[in-house]
Amino acid sequence: MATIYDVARLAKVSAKTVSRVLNGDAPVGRETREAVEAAMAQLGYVPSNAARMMRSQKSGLVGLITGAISLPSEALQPQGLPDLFIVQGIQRAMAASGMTMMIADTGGRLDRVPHLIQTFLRHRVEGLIYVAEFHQKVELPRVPATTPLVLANCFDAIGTPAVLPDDARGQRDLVSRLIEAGHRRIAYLTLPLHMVATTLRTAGYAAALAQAGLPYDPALVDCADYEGREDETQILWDIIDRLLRLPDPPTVLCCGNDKMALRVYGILRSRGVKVPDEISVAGYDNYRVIAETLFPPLTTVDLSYTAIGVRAAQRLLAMISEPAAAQSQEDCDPMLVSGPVYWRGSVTERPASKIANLKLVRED
Amino acid sequence: MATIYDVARLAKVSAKTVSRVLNGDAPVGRETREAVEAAMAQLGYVPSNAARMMRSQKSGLVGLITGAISLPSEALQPQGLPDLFIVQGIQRAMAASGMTMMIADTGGRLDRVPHLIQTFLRHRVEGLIYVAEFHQKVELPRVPATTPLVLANCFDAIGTPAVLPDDARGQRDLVSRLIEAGHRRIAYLTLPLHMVATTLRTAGYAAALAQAGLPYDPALVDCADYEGREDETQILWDIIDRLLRLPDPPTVLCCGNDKMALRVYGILRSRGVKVPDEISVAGYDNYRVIAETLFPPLTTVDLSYTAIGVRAAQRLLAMISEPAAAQSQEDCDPMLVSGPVYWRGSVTERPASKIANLKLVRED
DNA sequence: CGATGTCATGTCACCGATGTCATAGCCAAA
DNA sequence: TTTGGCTATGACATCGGTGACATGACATCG
Repeated sequence: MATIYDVARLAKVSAKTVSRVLNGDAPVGRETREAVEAAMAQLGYVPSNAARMMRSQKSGLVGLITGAISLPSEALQPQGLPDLFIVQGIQRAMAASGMTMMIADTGGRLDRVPHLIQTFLRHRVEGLIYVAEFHQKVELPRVPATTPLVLANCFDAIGTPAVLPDDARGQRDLVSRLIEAGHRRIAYLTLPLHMVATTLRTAGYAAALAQAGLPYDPALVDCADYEGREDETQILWDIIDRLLRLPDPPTVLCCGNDKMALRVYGILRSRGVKVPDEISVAGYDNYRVIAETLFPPLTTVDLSYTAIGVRAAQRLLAMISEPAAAQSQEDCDPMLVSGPVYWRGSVTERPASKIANLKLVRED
Repeated sequence: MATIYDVARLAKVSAKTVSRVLNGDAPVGRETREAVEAAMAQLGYVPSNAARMMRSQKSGLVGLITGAISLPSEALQPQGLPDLFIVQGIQRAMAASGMTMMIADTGGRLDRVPHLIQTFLRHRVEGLIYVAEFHQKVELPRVPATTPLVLANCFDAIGTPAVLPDDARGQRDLVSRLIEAGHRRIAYLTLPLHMVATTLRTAGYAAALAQAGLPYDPALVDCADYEGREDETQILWDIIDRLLRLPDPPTVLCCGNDKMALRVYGILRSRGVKVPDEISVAGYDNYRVIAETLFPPLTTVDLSYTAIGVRAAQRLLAMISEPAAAQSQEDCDPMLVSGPVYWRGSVTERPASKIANLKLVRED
């Protein structure tokens, strides 16, 4: 591969002049420039980033570590493949700022992380992002303080800058919107209880009810925790069966995610219950392949993983460009990202209930 | 960041000796080694790949270009996000061979590809992979002959090594299996006609029928091409309506992909047609979030995008390690990857038809 | 008219590793 | 004892760029 010296020789100038043409950092005569450009084209010259990097001490690289890319083939994670959307967002923001991304994955094994970080450090990445496959707490090996690190979709105990989905707000917005639409008996089928998202979203669910002055009925909340169990559909079936037999059954089922909602559609239809005429269904994630393709389309909360990725990237870029930034308190808090509620055909608007609502107000 | 000289000074040896400890390429005295290792640990020394690369001329990098990562936000591609699975496969194979991956995406704009390639070449990647979002023909800018290139999920006119899904075989296997299960009237709802996959799969469908001695009935094949149209569900609805009213209606609907099957489930159930009791449904892709979550679970063909990625990576690695490999004819042909049929509850086995089949044989 | 500034270009050292070659000590074979 | 081979180590050049500095030719200014 041709070097800057080859170009210089061919163009009959010094290597330094070729460098100037490349970087445009000092004036170069018109004829000289043209000669150099011709020589570069003729030789198919491509400058070496490695050599450039040695002097400038800037790599223009950022490292991305994720479990997203390669998972132990049989492990189906709870939520589909959200982390890939985060990667997408990161990539978008990085490309816009001229950074090149190196990517590696844990293959599901956290013990490989130190080695991956090591590899990136050898390449002198200017920053690192760790992407988790679902909202969780993590514990990463220490990285040199000189290399900024941002966590996406996860957080740790030592206050590493993080970007997280605002689960509480998302669920609250959805439930508030359901209440607005006239629903009063709102069932909530949660994801596994140990998940961070479950805690936050349940809080959001409760907050929305409280705000509307509606009671929190434990009979309407159940964990559809099928993790690791074979009979996922059966569990859901039983829960739905129980809910439908309540003396005052729910008019809407809020599902822990869109995938669960997909399952719920099947169950309801097998039982001859029509969506949304006889019961409404809502999801979470706005996993578009599901939410938009289902019939009727699914009302859900946009989790906006892409936005999480973009924000994480921006946060990292800020840390890279002003290392001095003494992490204002704000910077140290995790940044919360929330998406809008997507209102689609799976939920009825119930004017009837609105009348009931009005009545209540009058009685008040 | 500490350099090899800092380590050498601290350990009171020459830089070269530190290098020897690092690479283990020449004998080093026990005490010396320990002193060097202590110094490295104390300084948190991480060798610079850039410097190493300048001498060795080996980067240990491969570049991956895809439209997968960031898509024009509103463009929903036909098949979900298959290309991300390909990336997953590539990453898995690359990590196994010690290569580090750099990743970039076109953001849906092919005209950016030359620039991305240029960036990778500056980093002296040892190979490039281009991943397409669906099986298609592409035209990429020339890359230097010294940098091997592999196409994944696409091919070009000039015989660049490629790895492709074996669409014809996948569809044929599925249809053959349906015939084995007793189905004789097999409807096929295709993806848009201009897609490479559609042509190949339709051929596979026809081949399976021919092999079984069944007639090809054009009334059973229709393009559910909803690309760019708003009323996707309506189009499907109309097609299904027509099929169900045929004098001799199909007993199974083969869908162009799992997403279409998801839609078909909704339509059939809205019409009160039970799956699979009254009609069977099959998909394509084995998009697990859909295929395994649907109720009943969907019979489909595994497109094995991951395997395509792994093969593409292996092919590239082979080209890197033996550049001399004069691309045997075999090497120049696109490599076809096929996955198995996943037989699930959405298709009935129909012994009744088997009897009919036997009768035919006796009459023969 | 000399002092100063700007343009256009070149020289040389240096970034951080590693390859080549040299050297010194030691032990065994000739 | 000499020679050769092996171990352990260092000096120095080199990879391909860029930063610091120098230089010569003009133009501008007081």
